[in-house]
Order: sequence, then C-alpha cells, then structure tokens
Amino acid sequence: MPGGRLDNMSEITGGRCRRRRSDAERSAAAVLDAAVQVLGRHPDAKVEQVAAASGVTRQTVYAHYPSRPRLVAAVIDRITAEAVAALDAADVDSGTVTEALLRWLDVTWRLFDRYPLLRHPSVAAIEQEDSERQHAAVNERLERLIRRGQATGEFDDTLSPAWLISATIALGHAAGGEVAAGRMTTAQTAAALRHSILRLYGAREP
Amino acid sequence: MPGGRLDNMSEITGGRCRRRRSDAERSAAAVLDAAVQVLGRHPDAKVEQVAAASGVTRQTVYAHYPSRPRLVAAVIDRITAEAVAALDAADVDSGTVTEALLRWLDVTWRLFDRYPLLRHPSVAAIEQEDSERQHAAVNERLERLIRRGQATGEFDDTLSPAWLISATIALGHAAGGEVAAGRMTTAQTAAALRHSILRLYGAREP
DNA sequence: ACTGATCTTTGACAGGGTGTCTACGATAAT
DNA sequence: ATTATCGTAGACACCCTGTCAAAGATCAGT
Repeated sequence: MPGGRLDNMSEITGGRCRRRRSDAERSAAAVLDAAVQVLGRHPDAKVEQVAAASGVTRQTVYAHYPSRPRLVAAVIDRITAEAVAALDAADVDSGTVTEALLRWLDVTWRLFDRYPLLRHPSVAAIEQEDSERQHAAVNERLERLIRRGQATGEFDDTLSPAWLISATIALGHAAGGEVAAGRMTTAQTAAALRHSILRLYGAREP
Repeated sequence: MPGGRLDNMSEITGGRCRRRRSDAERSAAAVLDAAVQVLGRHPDAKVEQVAAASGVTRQTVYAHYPSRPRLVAAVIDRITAEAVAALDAADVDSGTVTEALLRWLDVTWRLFDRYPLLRHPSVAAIEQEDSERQHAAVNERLERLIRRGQATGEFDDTLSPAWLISATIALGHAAGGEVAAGRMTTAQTAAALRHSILRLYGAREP
C-alpha cells in the first residue's frame, strides 16, 4: 500500500516497526536519480516519463513522492546539494572578495547551464518565495561574501545584501534566457553577467 | 458557428462575405476587457472565470480567442499599448537621459504593480523568447534611451543595450518578487531598483 | 526455510481544465 | 423578410494529476 511508508519515517525508526525494505530505498533513489536527469533537463516532463526513465510505474513514483511539486522539490534539493559541494570545493570563503564572487558565479552559472529546470518559471517562482529552504545554503554563501565585501569596503554597502542576492539571481536568469534564446553566446553572456554584477555590487575596480 | 469567424478575416474582407456583425465585435471586446481585469490580476484564472466576468459562455471566448495562451497574448498586447501610451505621456525621449530613465522605470513599475500577470512565470517566459512582438515597443523606447545615454557618455557603453534591457526587466521582476513576498516595502524596492539600474548602466553620479 | 509484512504492479477511476463539435434559438445585415 | 452570422447549451474526447483496491512479487525477521 503505497503512501503509508512515510508515516513510519516520522517514527523514531525504532519500536515495533520493521525497518524499511531495501528495494523501497532502491526504488526511491532510482526515481530521484531519473527525476534529476529528466526533470532537470526537461522541466515540463510528465510524471509518467520520470517513471519510465526510472524503470518503475507511475504509481510507484507517487508512493515515494506524494505529488509532482514535491518531487520537483526533491530534485531541487539534490541539485542544491551538488551546488553546495561544488561551492565548497571552489573555496568561496577565502581570497579576495571579488575573486571569490567570480568563483561563486562560475559555479552557479555552470549549474544553470546543466539544469534548465533552474531557469524554469515554476521553479523560479518557488525559489523566490520559499527561500527558507535548504536551497538557502547556496545563497547563504553569497550573503557571507557580500557582507564580507561590504565590511571590507570592497563593495559598496548602500544596497542591502538581501536585495543584492535577489538581483544576482534575477540577472542569472536573464543571462540564461539570452543564451537559451540564442541572442548571445555563452561566453559573451558570462562576461556580461560578471561585469554587471560587479557594477551592481559597487566593486572598486573597472 | 463559432470559430469560423477568423477564416473570413484572412480574406480580403471583400467579395461576397457579409461584414462582421456588431455583437460579435462587442463580445470580443467585452471578453478582452474582462480578461485584462481577471487575468491581469489573477494570472492563474481559468477560461471559465474570464467568460463569467465578461457575461459570456466559455465557448464564446474560444470563438474569439482560439486558445488560452492566445487570449493571454491578447491581454499582454493591450497592456503593452497602455504602457506605450503612458510612456509617451511621460515624454521619455526628452530631458536628461538619467531623468528619462527614471521616468521609464516609474511608468513600467506602476504597470508591474497593477498587473501581476506581468510578473507571472508563464508570461515572463514568453516575454524573453517572443520579444519580436508588439511588446517590443516598450523595450524600443528603453533602447533608444540607452543608446542616447551611451552616445552622450552619460552611460557606460561597455555592456550592450540588448543585454541591459534584459537585465533591466530581470531586475524589475526581482523587485516585484520582493514586494510580493513581503520582504521589502514598495518604496524600499523602488529605490533599490532605481539605484541598481543606474549602477548597472554605469551612470555618472552617485 | 517459513511466515508475514512490505513493496510493486496492474487496472480502474474521479477530478479538473482545455479544446471541439453539434443542434438550436437569437440577432443583426442586406 | 430573408439569410447568414452569432451566442447558448449540452455533450464529448483528451491529457495530466492523484487515488484506490486487488493481486502478485519481494524482502525482513524468527
């Protein structure tokens, strides 16, 4: 009986409940993996296609993820985790603030490129409202960066960090749109984005 | 027989065809008026609700606008016309470039406020791709502004006008999102937006 | 290995929205 | 007054989402 599984999870995993079956975990993982690929690249894909890609039935998908939006949320969470790992690997918290900012941009820009889902309207919407998510981990690093730069004096501190974060993401969306529409090359756009954001932050150096 | 109407339009309007009936025109206008109000404020409204608001049946709506997306497009076109009129009234082509830019921002910001549809994901998407529309009339005025400013030297000319337009719209969306999410007041956001865009354009004056 | 609970599959179903089609009555054009 | 056009009403197919129940397959515990 699909759906009743999550109830057990809320328990302390102890007590009289049998532990979760191994194939269930495998299925859930397979679904998520497939969803990352399918939905990540084709944000309008239907649940059926995700199921097919993961070698499972549609109902099984619903067994592990109660609704399509929550499946998308799970995908976003996973991509976010990937982003956090990449950001930590890129060492965004050290070096010149400007350099660190450019590294941050590089990492996130790559992800935007790999997962069109991130540029998708429906997700872009929940990204703004639902910013109290684990997703915030990526923004958090940017916020630290901005605060550090404003404290140092490398960045102007007239504009609030919160707004600068929103603005940064918005510019990223715009840049992705230009590339997707074929109006600019990836290189041009990346350069324009870097330049724009440095200006926006009031970075000291032409 | 609804639906066959548009076929006649493609004719040369001459020949043996009777001219369009007056109530048809009134219906189409009523539907569009209602759609501007309903869809403009509640972008997720269904065709049924638009029909109800215009005092017509759902099928009649489809008689004049073959699909929901094309109805939305018609709404956007009308709002755009409104915007163009407002921009012309605001005299965006004269005075200091910076002042003119601020007037442009003021006008468009007001429209963003009045019609949440403009901030809606689905529309924001087609706004980027389908920029070869009459919609371009608004951007055109901004482009003239930017070119003039860059020629004068009031604006930096490193970034291309096309990119600056996209960036401007993106920042507008971000600003609207902040207000909608209740994280900033309208006044704060408007100020931040003005400041951000002046910086982005490389305007000479703090 | 055996038992029993859990998981997957299969099939069917309801709900909501879009878009189409038909027949019929109402209305405007000539 | 005639006739083509238009609106209405009802029904319908389609697609996608989400749910439910029955039956079989699989894993966990003893």
